[in-house]
Amino acid sequence: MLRKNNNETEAGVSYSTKDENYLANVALLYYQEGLNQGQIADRLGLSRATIVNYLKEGRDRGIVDIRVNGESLRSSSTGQELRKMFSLNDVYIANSGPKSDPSSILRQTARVAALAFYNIIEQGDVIGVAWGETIKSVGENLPDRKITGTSVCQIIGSMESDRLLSAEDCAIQIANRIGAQCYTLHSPAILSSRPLAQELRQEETIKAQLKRLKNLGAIITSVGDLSDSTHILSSGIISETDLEQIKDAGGAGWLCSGFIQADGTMLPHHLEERMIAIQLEDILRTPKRILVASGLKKVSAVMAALKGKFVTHAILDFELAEAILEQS
Amino acid sequence: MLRKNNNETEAGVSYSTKDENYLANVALLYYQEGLNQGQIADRLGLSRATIVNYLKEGRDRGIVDIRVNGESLRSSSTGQELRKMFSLNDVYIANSGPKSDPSSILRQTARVAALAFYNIIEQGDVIGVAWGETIKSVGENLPDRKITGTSVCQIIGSMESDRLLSAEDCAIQIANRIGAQCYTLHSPAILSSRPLAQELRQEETIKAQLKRLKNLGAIITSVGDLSDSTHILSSGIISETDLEQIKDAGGAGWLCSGFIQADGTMLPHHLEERMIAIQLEDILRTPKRILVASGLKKVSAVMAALKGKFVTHAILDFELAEAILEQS
DNA sequence: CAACACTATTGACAAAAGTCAAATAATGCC
DNA sequence: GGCATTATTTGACTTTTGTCAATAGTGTTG
Repeated sequence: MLRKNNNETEAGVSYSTKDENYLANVALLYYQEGLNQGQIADRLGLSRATIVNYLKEGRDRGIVDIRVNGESLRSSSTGQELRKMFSLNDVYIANSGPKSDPSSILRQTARVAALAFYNIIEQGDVIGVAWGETIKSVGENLPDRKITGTSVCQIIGSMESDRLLSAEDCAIQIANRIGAQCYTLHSPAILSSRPLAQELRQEETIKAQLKRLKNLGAIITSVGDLSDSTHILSSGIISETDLEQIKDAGGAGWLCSGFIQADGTMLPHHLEERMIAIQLEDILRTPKRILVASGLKKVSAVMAALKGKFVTHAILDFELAEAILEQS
Repeated sequence: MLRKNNNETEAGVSYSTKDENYLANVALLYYQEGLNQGQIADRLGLSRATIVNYLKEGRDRGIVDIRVNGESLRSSSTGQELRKMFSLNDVYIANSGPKSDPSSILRQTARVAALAFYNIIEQGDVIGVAWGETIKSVGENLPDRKITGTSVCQIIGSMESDRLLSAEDCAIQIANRIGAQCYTLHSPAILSSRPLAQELRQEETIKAQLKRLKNLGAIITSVGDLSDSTHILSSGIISETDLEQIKDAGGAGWLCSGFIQADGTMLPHHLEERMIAIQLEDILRTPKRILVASGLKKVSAVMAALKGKFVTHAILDFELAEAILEQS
């Protein structure tokens, strides 16, 4: 009586086990009827261990879906304060506890951002997607839930570094999860010379994409700090001397494709001429501007972005949010 | 350090506990990050028991939502056979195991029906709702999930009996769950005389409702057997002598407002003249006809309903479905 | 039809989750 | 400020769940 695929049970009825229907029914008995595994095992004439396996398979195959309501993440009092202070549309706060290491704070923030994303994005939105560790993690944590009629645009060219942080990877993953059309940008983020960049901008595919970036419905991005560990260094977009120069000139953070100062104003830099990316002005034109950031290192960069009105919806971790409140 | 409402933790940061945001974050750590309660307790500096409470509260308050995918309930091979045999649109099979008592089979079937309901009903549908133990249970098991633009119509007048089985109760509950406009039928199901019934049918509110029933988009009903325990007896709609008469005349089941024979044809009966209810012909005109039934007692009644094409979508328990297959 | 590679199932043990009465903090009231 | 009342948290205990290696069935192939 081990495997009962079309065998007779003592009730004289044949059961075909292990199809989706069966797994779903076991899941109903467990999650809705509230029976425990032992009771279900008795009813079905199987061992409890088998029920454990069925339930696990049900979860793995997405028959059972456990989701957290994104709405409730908006209700933090810290978030509300920040929202008022910078007249933001919404602030979502991620809270992974004071004893968390930076990487789990980042993951938690990304998870919260993923849920917030579904609250913010609407059908038909054209969404610009930045790159980086944070955005990548958001993509990984997005559930597979389609939003009809959306499209996703890569907003900065690709870079050599870590494959996993590359801009097209972020865009593709997010597009896949939400079932969006995906427009990538077939160009390096930064070129060796200004004329080459100019020429490339005239290429049809790139021209078309850059034009698209002028009319986005939403944009999701993080913000880079200017410490040494910053990814714009490691990904080869800028050199150490460039970075020093920018810091000296009052740079406070790096946003998508440009540098901003502590008061939120843009900091022009010659690098821009060699880059293929969205322009900071285009970000300001986008109605929904989602910023995701975590970690205390980002305090000044995030504050700069907020002051510069580059953000309408913020997803921050608790300690970062508190630190910003304190300094304001 | 027990309650930390705006107290300092050793990290020197204040946390406001117990708001929705906090519960949602704990839920994320548990259900998505996959930490166990002990790990979360350590991180947040609380005891594990507290985490248990938070998680429970999160589930109770609907911040965490565990749902079973209704789609997968359609995939049973038994159901597929039935679907083909009676050219149904869809068959959902509920499976609560061979050792279940009738009431838990009914509950499981109702739960499956509740999930199926959301697959079948679309925005804007006008839904006729019958009455009875089964339909009542479906209502109870419907999650609170709105379907925009729907309305719900009571399709048979009210009856004295058990308050909980009454037709308006079923309609109201289902309407509440899906956020539908609810049209009840302010009349007894059966009247003492034919003229009175005729007069009542001319009353504006009732006339309007009966008209509505001619253009339903969907109907959800069970089917009654003609055994002695049948609810049409206990609810006072018919007398024992009526029932005997109907059985002798070849009645096989009771559907909303009329009797049908084993081959699915309608069995005219003088009772109809005294009733305020949808007519069997109207059911056939309704595009989506959902039948929910459980228990082996209903074999012949369900078969009659299927043969008479009163059904496009069936939700049955496994043993009932198997029995029908066997007898066909 | 024996040998094989698989997958599904199970029993026994380890780990995690749930419970509840007692303890502790917050709140309201005089 | 003290005291009663209520809400939250917790430790110790019980119950439930998860794990994993061993076993049983299934199907295939030479």
